[in-house]
Amino acid sequence: MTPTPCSSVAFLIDDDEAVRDALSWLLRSRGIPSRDWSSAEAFLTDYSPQMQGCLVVDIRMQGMTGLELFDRLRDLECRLPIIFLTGHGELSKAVQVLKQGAFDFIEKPFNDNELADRVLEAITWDEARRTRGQQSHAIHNRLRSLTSREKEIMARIIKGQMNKIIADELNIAMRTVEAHRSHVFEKMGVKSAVELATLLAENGISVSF
Amino acid sequence: MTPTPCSSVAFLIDDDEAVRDALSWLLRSRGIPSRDWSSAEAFLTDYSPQMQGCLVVDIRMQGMTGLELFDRLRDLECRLPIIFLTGHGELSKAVQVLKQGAFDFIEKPFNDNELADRVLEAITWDEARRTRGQQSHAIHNRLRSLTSREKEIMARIIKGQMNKIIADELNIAMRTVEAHRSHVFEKMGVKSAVELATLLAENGISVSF
DNA sequence: TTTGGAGTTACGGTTATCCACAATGTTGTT
DNA sequence: AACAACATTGTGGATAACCGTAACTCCAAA
Repeated sequence: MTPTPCSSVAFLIDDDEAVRDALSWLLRSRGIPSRDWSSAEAFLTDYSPQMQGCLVVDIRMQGMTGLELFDRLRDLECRLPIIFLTGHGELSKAVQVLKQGAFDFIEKPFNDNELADRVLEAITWDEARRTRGQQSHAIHNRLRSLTSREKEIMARIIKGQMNKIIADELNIAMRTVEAHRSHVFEKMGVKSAVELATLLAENGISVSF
Repeated sequence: MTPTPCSSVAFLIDDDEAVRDALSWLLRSRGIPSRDWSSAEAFLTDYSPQMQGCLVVDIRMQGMTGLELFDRLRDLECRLPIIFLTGHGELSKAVQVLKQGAFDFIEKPFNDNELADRVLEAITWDEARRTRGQQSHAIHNRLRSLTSREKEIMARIIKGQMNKIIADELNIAMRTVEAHRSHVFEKMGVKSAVELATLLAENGISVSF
């Protein structure tokens, strides 16, 4: 495994202090920094979208359960990978949360090596997700800088329509389409329609304007 | 739920005849056709890639277990969705197979409605997958019809390179590039480089030639 | 009222694409 | 040897893309 960057942290949430301590110790011994909270509520008050790394959450806690926390974080559009811990072998819940996108589900008592590996996997996954997100974010920023007319012309360009056709359909001069087209390329940071189409398709963006 | 097309079938694999009968009856009452086998081995001898629908497999059977069947089907590149049944609440196995791509994991005794719904979901998913697969297959057929030189030119086209540049880099006449380019468009069924780039990117195809 | 962004358009020109028709050389198969 | 597929190139022309420069209008914010 690669050494963990200091920017990624394991966020531990469990109402059993002994478990938190054991986890902290385990992860520290692997070079993984961690922070811990004794309840989902406490974590939520501290939560910020800047946090990066992964969550390790006991599914059964006083007050808000791990499942409820999961839902709440989804509402906040939090995409941090979550590893659930359970001491009760609740299979149906495991299946449910995994299908909803939880990263992993581990029974207590857990194997130390396995847990640490999962945490590392989750952190790695989160970093990859974050990188993808930045790419996508940059593109969306560029898209937002387009005027609505430019977006409309762009949508037609990537459908393969020629300037002449676009001009006819929008009842404007071809030269105008050319001007918009040029602006679109400049703002989107590409040099051709091909590059533009590839950029958008690779990021799953369909322009409807 | 939409009525189940007769082409999709639930394939039931369980060494307990009573379970098979109960499942068959349940599914038939919902209009879902099914076939059943008493062992993974028996299913494998009958298996064909033409089968469409979903599998419902008891995880613990005499001889080959459900998990082993899962692996075996993966080797055969079978993409049928699999719903596992278990009577023993084996959480760690549930987590494992779900992360490997199993469709669902249901504890016995199961709720009839729930199981039938899952089977329908799985069948629907399989049909969608099959549709996507056909699209992708058609594109790959077209890609295979390209000569290696044409693939090389195509790779450069979708990078946004101009004919002139391509000609220079390959030390051939521009006219030759034009000829290849024209063939590529014709064989791939598109009318412009933009359509080609979109087609490939949307299907996650990166051309390296 | 002034300023500025957005949308629009024209002129004149360069470059690139696309195409029909025609042809040559190479390679591998039958 | 004969044939087919492939890669190659040419001529000449129609069509489209691209660009710099320069306006004009509309509209909203300062």
